Amino acid sequence: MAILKYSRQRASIKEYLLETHEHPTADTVYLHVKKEFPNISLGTVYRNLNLLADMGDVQKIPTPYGGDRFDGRTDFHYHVICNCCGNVSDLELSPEHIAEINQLANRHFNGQVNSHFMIFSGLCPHCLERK
Amino acid sequence: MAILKYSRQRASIKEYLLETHEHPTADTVYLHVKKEFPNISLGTVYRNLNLLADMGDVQKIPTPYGGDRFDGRTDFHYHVICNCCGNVSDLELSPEHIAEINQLANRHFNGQVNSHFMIFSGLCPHCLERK
DNA sequence: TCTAATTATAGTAATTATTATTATTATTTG
DNA sequence: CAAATAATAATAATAATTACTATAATTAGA
Repeated sequence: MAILKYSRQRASIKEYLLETHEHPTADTVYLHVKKEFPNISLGTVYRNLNLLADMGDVQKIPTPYGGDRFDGRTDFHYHVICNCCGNVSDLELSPEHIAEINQLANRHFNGQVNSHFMIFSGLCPHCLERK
Repeated sequence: MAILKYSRQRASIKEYLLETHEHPTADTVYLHVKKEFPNISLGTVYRNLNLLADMGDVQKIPTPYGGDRFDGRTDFHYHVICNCCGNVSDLELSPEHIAEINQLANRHFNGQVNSHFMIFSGLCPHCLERK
């Protein structure tokens, strides 16, 4: 690609992802940034989300249920999707635990396992409390 | 829903999934079953794949990369997607290991983790050999 | 076995999430 | 400040999937 130029739209998208912990979808990001830039188009949101993800400034979280979600946190961590409210929470495991999962898989596989994608499901702290 | 009626198309789809280990996409199933039923429509394939999955006769495997895949094996097991050829291989972990991953997650989470979805990536046995 | 009732199908249109295209606008560099 | 170039908004296109509808297949009962 060519040289990356500053854009206020991209800055706003990044800022939103850094301040929220909601793991929004592209559409949610769009609706939020639309308040500041009423003319912004969904295509711009997608392009910038992918740009930011490629640069490692944000993380793209594919989910088996519906569209991808985006996260301002870029360190490797897991997510729990709540069966009750649908919200996505962070879950931290140590690098040792993460590597251990790959090693465990490798011991049971003929080929080579390099990485994994995992998403947990259950109840978020809030929904668990109300049960 | 209403009472389930037999259909030759559905029987053929199920048979194919039981005999192959390719973890085909809906479209691949469509192309295969089309040989026996040249007029079958993609919608019929999707409807029956979902029916079979709902009845627990086959398994739907969501992948973060492209469309869902389907598996005639219904016992819980993992999958490795090959970074080289794109094929999906089976990977077995014992029920103890599977439960352990949920327990590990629970020890690091405020809410409640009940299950997880995980897909590994790396190299399938065939592609590893050719490196 | 014939027929009525009902589900499944093929064909098609619609939906959802996402990417591509293009003329115009914003940013940057000299 | 002006030329060069990247980013945008608006729109069209794509891919995966689901919904709709008239016709065909399956099933249950006489």
